[in-house]
Amino acid sequence: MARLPEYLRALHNLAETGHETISSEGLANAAGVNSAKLRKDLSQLGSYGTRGVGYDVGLLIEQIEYVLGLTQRRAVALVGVGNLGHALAGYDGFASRGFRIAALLDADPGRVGEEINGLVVRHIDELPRVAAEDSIAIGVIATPATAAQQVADQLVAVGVTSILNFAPCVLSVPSGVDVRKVDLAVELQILSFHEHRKASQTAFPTAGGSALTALPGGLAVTESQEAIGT
Amino acid sequence: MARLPEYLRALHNLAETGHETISSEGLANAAGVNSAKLRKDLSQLGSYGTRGVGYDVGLLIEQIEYVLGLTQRRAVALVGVGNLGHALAGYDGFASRGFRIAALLDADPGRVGEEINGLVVRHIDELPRVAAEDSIAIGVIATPATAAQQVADQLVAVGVTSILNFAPCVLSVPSGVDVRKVDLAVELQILSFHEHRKASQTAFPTAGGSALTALPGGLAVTESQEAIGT
DNA sequence: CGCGATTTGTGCACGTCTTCACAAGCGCCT
DNA sequence: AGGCGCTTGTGAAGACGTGCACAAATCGCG
Repeated sequence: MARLPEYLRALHNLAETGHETISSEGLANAAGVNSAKLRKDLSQLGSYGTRGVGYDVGLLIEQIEYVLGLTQRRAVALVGVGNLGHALAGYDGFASRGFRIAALLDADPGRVGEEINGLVVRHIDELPRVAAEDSIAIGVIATPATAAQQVADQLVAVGVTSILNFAPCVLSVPSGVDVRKVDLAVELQILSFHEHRKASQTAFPTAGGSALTALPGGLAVTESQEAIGT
Repeated sequence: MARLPEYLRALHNLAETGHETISSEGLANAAGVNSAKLRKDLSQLGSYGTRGVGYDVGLLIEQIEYVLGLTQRRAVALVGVGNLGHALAGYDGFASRGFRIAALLDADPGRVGEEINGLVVRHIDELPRVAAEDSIAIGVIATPATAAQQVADQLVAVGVTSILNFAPCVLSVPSGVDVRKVDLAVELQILSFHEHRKASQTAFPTAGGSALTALPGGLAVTESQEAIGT
């Protein structure tokens, strides 16, 4: 399930705050999901809690990390050291959650040689050598859209079977290769859509945008991920 | 629907390459989805194609942009100008797709005053003033997780009703406020999960292949856990 | 030792999303 | 004008995910 990483993060938080066990209700709250859903996920995962008590935080972390394949620290190759690539290379959230950026690659000779966070940018043509040094299974594409497909092909050619694509384009890869896409502008556009919907539903704003109306719904601690009716 | 931005991107690509019309099959291909799904999405959207011909690219772009609320250029406030925030501030994909970063904010006085991409970083306490200058409806949180909730509260307080959260934590917001979350590490963990699954499905790569043994029916992932006490 | 409080695991029903398959409509060619 | 091929729009069926509600299980306490 795609929610396991979220559970894992919440569990790490709980572990740091000294919790030994956690109920499904509590964990579901911390992860922002329904408790029944969480229990179903965890049961399907094969991991066992104790009725009347809850889940052992440490044990559950181990279980989830095993299922996610985080017991081994995976090496990641990051291609494209532009604006976004730079940030990703310096993002400490990767290292702290089981990933090691093993190589930075770029096609621009002007960027080759630059050092970021202790890693030197190498030319994309060195990808085969890089892949031979470290066993790279995951590639991150942070190039412009025009270069993304070519980079993906090169990654696949050296044995990469999972790709995280930040370029705004669809990649075609052989079956057996997983691609996940993150498009930052798309996320904003989805929010814009909701904005537009909200604005259309209410009466026309007579003048300006005075945000005085305090929404009589109240301040419930609800996570909003509402569906989209027509 | 959350797929409209993807269609829109594909349509822009098609428009640039000179296409006047496009069939659902072709557009579905370019967007990486099923053609029936695409047709259903577009029909629900109310937009009309022409049977026997396809969809008018230009018209469809207009329609989708209207539905997404991109006819007006929305102002975005970006909070947290660290590693990731820096990249987001410099990301041209926002401007090119209908968004305008109206303000950069940070709590660290050491960062206030810095100029990025023609914008000066201001202190988070100036948020009310910033919101008054531009009508800000969307906020982007690129702060550490510890500060995210507080920032979210501040954003909501000044009338922001849509938040894009890059911090690895769940935000609780009043109903009526939409939150989308992007966690880069989570994406990698999902890929890692697939990697692990792929590695478990095949036989252990002992040497030289001989991966004929396909583990008849047995999903080796689950440990047998019976016979505990009693 | 037994009872009550608590919490997990899960059967079931429901709504949503996806996909197939096909009728209806449109343009082009003869 | 008429037929033919192509494409959209949509009904229906199936897969999937979600949430409720409750039985089973466990712990603590008297």
